[in-house]
Amino acid sequence: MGMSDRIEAFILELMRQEHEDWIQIQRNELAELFGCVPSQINYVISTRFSPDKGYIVRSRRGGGGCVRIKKADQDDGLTEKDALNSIGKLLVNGYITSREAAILKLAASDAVLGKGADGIRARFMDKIREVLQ
Amino acid sequence: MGMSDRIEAFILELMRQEHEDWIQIQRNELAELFGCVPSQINYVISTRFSPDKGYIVRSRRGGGGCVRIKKADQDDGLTEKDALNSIGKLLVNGYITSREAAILKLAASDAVLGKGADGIRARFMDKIREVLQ
DNA sequence: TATAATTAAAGGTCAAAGAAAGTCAAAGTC
DNA sequence: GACTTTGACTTTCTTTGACCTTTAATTATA
Repeated sequence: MGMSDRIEAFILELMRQEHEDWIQIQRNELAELFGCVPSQINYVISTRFSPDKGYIVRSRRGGGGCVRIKKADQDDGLTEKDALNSIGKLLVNGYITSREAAILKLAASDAVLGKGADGIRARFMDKIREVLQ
Repeated sequence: MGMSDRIEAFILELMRQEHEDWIQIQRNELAELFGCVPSQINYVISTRFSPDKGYIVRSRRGGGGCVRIKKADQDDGLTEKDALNSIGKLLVNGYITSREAAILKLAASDAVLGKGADGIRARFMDKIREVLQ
């Protein structure tokens, strides 16, 4: 388990413990804690907490600056269009076969899901993404 | 008993001992342990732990990289009936909502999958189960 | 006392170096 | 002839560091 994985785990643990929406860290402080260079924190954030993976990141520079991370609100839901788009990305990036993509598209369709589709879809795609790393 | 056989045996033994789903190795480390060239590990994996033989392999390159191997739950495919049964269990055990179950049932149906359904279904259910731990 | 200028304290970017794992074909064994 | 072993080369992911930008805090000035 490399440095980046440990930092990721640390942040995830923070999220589990914090009951606030946003968790907040200080880049330099965290780098110090893990004995790494500050930009490694950026690396972890961009590879593990990307919008792609369902996270929203905000930061502020200057004195008392910080980085805040939040799991994208799943209550917002996901439209059919957005879901199809996501599935398309999974396909072109080789995470799934075209057959699997077809299954997911169907499973994520309004036709199947009916009322409340957006919420279900968001949870569904979230889980699918987890599976595929 | 050649090198590859001994490496295979070693990995199988790991699987017997580990109670986790996935066993995890480091290619270079293992090669060192057996005094062989790293690519021999790939050879063993591709000949003895292929999807064909019912294994799923994931790996990551770069610092702290690793190879993870897991025995697929169903290697011979899954009939529609068995899939519905599995989904039913996930539902009564509270791993999924009834709505999610409906999606899965549909996604796993012969009607959707057509030819080769059993194999697809096995992979699909395997992944779903991974998601839900 | 406001306000402008300066300084210091964050965080951001990017590219190079390093660390795994993957590929493929040639050579070796049985 | 099929299966193994080996090694040179490739690809991917991680770590590091030098340099950049933004903003809060502080100090100087009108």
